[in-house]
Amino acid sequence: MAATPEETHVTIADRIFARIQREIVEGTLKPGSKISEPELARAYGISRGPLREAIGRLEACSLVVRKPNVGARVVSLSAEQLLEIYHVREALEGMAARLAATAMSDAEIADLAALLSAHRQQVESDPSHGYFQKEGDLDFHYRIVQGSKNSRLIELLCNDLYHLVRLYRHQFGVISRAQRALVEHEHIVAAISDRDGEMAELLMRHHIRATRANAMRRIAEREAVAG
Amino acid sequence: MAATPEETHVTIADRIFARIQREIVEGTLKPGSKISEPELARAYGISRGPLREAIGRLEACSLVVRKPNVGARVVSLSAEQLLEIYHVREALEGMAARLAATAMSDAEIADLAALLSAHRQQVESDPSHGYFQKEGDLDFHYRIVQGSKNSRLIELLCNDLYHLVRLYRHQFGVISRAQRALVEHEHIVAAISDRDGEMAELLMRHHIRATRANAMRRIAEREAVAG
DNA sequence: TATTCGACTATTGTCGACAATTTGACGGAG
DNA sequence: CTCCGTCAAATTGTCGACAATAGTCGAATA
Repeated sequence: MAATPEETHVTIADRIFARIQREIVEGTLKPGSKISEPELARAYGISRGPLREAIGRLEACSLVVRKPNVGARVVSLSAEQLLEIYHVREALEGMAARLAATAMSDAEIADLAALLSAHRQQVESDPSHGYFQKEGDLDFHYRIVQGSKNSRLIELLCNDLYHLVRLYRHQFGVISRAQRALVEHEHIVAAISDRDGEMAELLMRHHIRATRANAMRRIAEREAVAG
Repeated sequence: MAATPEETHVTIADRIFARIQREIVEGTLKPGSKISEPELARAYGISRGPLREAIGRLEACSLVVRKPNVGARVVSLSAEQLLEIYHVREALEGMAARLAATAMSDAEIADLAALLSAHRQQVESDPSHGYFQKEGDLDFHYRIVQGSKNSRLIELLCNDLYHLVRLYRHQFGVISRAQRALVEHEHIVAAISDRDGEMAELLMRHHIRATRANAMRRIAEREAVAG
């Protein structure tokens, strides 16, 4: 699905926002680097007006931080903040799974199961490379959230937090819990198929907590090496 | 250089943002009404530049909705969206209560208990007026969230969602569950005092779910009368 | 030589004007 | 009388320029 939303007249600020967002998430604009308004305006061949609006939206997504009269920088991600995000994800995605268990249609659940099936094939065909979690994992979570049919949940997670998560992955590297994560995903889908919202929430929260614990260990190792 | 008494240099956009936010939340700017840029710019005696930035931030808080080439309107609040927000609050504030149980200091917990004590006195001295929930209730929830010490949770709830909730209250009226809500608050604080995060989360979620159910009944009555 | 003060430069914040688009109205045709 | 196309007014999106602030570099002095 190519991302070309052409419903209404797309404004320059929209294009620039999407572009910078992509460049931040993909690492072209590195964390901590300065966002110079004149420089970027010249580079993109636009004025500072739309650029400033785009930066404002980036700030709302927490992808950049801005200090008055100083400027904006690509967000630099501390381990503490990453762990905080996992707590938010645990709460929000747990609720999403609960709601999805009653809100998703049978067809959507079937689609989701098919996605997991593909993931499993990929893992079994290439066990060493370990579940190309770089997008596959987020794809799964993305669909659960969409399945909740709760527009605020969808916006919070899909439009804001997931971009941050992707940025973190580029900085900290993939978490690599391939097999276990896949199994947990399958259990969550099973609960949703059973229309068991309570169980779906419990499993999703357990899943995210496990991922968080894994990240914590990773960070501890990393800092042990660094220190 | 030594810490300025107030925040660092406050920009026009900051002032205008705070002002419009207050006017929306307090009902001076009514839901659904148009935000005319030239008109407001004239009224506030500023240019459209900072005003547009303020509107952008309002949009990020979901206090206004903006359509390209059409303009911005104060958000008009549907019953469905209100119920969606309660689901988000249940998830987020449940997590906040869980974290607060381990993150709050003894002094903070004592302060919180004192706040509730004052609330109880107020309720008992004036049982008819019913727990001036207009701010007292949010005050309680606000402190729990602050107590979680999770900056992202704090920002999501205190900077964004609670303003929306206050706006809803002005439109739909106060929920009026005074006595029961107060008792539930006291139970939550008791769990936090016991450092029982699991219990604090359960109680908070139950509390918010009950408030949500109450709102649902209110809305049903309201629509029954209207239809 | 180190330090502090002061001017300078570059960047951000703000402003007014121009261009593009939507909305509403007016008039004419069916 | 209704419907549709055209037009005009107003509003939003965009631009370039001006003003204010922060950080830097250099010079003068102890």
